[in-house]
Amino acid sequence: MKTKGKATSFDIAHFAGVSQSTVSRALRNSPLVNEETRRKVWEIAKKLNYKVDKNASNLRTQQSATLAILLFEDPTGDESQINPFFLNMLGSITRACAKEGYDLLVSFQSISQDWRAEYEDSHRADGIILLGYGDYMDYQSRLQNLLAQDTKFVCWGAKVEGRPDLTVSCDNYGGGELAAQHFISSGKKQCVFIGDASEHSPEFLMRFKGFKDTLEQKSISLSERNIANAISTEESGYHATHSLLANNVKFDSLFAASDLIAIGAIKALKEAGLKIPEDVSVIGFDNIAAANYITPSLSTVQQNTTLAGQMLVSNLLALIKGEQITETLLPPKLIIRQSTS
Amino acid sequence: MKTKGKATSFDIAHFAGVSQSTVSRALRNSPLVNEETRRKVWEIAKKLNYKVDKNASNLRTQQSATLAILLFEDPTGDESQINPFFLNMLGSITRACAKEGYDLLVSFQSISQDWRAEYEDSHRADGIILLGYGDYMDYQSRLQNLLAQDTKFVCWGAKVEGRPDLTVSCDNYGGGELAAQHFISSGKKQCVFIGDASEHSPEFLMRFKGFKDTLEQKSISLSERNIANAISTEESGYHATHSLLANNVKFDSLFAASDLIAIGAIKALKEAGLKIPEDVSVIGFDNIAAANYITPSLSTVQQNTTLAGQMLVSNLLALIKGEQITETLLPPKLIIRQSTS
DNA sequence: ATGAAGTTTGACACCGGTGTCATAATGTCG
DNA sequence: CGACATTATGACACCGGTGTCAAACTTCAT
Repeated sequence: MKTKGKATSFDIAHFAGVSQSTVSRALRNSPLVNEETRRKVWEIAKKLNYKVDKNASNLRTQQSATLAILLFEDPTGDESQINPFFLNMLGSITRACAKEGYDLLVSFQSISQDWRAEYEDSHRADGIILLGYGDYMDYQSRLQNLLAQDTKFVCWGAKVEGRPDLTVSCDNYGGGELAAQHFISSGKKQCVFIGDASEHSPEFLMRFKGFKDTLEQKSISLSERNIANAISTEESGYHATHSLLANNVKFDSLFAASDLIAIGAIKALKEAGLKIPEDVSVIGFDNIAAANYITPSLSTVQQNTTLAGQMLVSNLLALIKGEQITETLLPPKLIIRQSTS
Repeated sequence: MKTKGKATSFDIAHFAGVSQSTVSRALRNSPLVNEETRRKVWEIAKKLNYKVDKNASNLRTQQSATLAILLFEDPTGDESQINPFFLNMLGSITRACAKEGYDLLVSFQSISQDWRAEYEDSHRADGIILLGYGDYMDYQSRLQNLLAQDTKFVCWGAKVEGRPDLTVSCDNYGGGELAAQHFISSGKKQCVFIGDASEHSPEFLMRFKGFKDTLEQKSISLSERNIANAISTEESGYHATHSLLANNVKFDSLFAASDLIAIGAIKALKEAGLKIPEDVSVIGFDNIAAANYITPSLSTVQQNTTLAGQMLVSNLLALIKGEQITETLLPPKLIIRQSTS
């Protein structure tokens, strides 16, 4: 009964006394095949524990029912920790793929290194999802490259020059607005922003702009002194806040471009003997799990990762099918916890 | 220059004026091919942005340079949250795969549902990594099934009946010992355990046994009343602790089978007005990120996820190569934070 | 010059499916 | 009953590589 190695459709054909073509059709429930033959074929297939060889099948059909995700790590050389926000995204993308019947190839890429998006070229995947806070200097030109090669891909967060329709992102500008509005309505007057307000981090820049513009509408200015640079790590947030305090910058409210930064900031504030939220209100961005666990718990702008994953996948699939897709902006939501109130 | 669709080795052969066979050899740096021809082929390949079609290649060679990971979710129906410990494992496994030149297919499986491990059968992957706190009733029989089909796989944490060599796990028993020793050396007398101390959760059971045995050596007994059932979620830990308190069980130290449980427990203890660690010391298991963020920060038994990922991958690769592998037990490490001291 | 050994190359079968086309079997209708 | 549509099946080319084998061409020693 059990042949050596894996069973092939020829084995089934042999046992069923039909041709291999018929087996192939029967297994894919083609209407061309007789009901009884179909049942017999299925039965034998099950008995032999037969599974279609995806390589052969994909080779013939020229598609893979697989998507690839390239996860760009934060520019820290830090070996152990991955931004939990992206892990959440990874989880929701995996789920979305499963729902659509696609497999998912995962790959981590160091931004600094030469990254390879050859999954599609090599027919491993039908399309690619790019995920990461990018440092876009070199990145942008590579995206152009992908476009030129007609590779199907969608990006999280990062705008693609000239092709905004390939982007799924949270409304970062709107998120910045929410933070500012909350500070304004609680009577805060002296705000600071911590993050990278440059083109290197498009998302951070948008958050900053939404924050700043809204404040300025209420005549609250955000001077250079009130902006501290940080990348998305706890240490970086800690140091940035530390230097603000060291420079004697006065502030009653702090908006961090990400939760990790905010967590570092809170640590620095506590160490300086400042009370949160009495002395300083703090708002982060992402709503990672830790935001709920720290003391005080962190108010933050939540990104809907479940929806984001679904949109990335469905947009990519539409793109693969050749459909037009439009840029997707997901609404952010302010979660109020103890760090403001 | 640019042909329609992706370039094939025939295209290169045509431009280089050699046969397709030679192109194939040249691209794989076979010593059989002349140095000059090789350079010419590579040059043209680069110009055409040629990438080997993995489907064709895998079909012929009957291997995929890909591993698959099946991530079993916790038995909560909870849509949004994935146990952060497993996400960490996922990250380290991804890195380990990349280091070995393998791709990784990720798939989430609900334990309750019929899970499919057909990645190897369908030649999508050369081997499979199973990851999850399992409910092993049905699980075990399926593992036997995989064994019978000669599928290459390794498991995290779950012992495979009769084949312990397929397991990579933390020394859970030793971890339980560490927790008990720490309580003993800080003079605790009344301990409780929260988790699932049954065969349904082998890891939890081992943690429990190590804990209990060590306590009993010092004549500290752990009666039925001092054990509360919980699955690995915050809510479950919260409720379990709540019911201990409601039952008037007296204790000065609490060992939770996972950090999530411990976090729930701490919440319940705080609500009951108990001080940590003065009234009750708490130790968790896993060292997830949140353990460091909560107040008080959580002492916990750390599992080395980086090493675990590497071992899972290297063991699986050895298994695929047909080598003998032995069960791997990773040493746990007690991290002391504010919740004990 | 000639046979042996070494180097480089091309022809061709093969991996295991899928899709097209021809053919056989059965049914329908004027 | 013959023409024709319908249904079910088999033969075969094909996807794009890899591996084997034989052949062509060098090089070198005899």
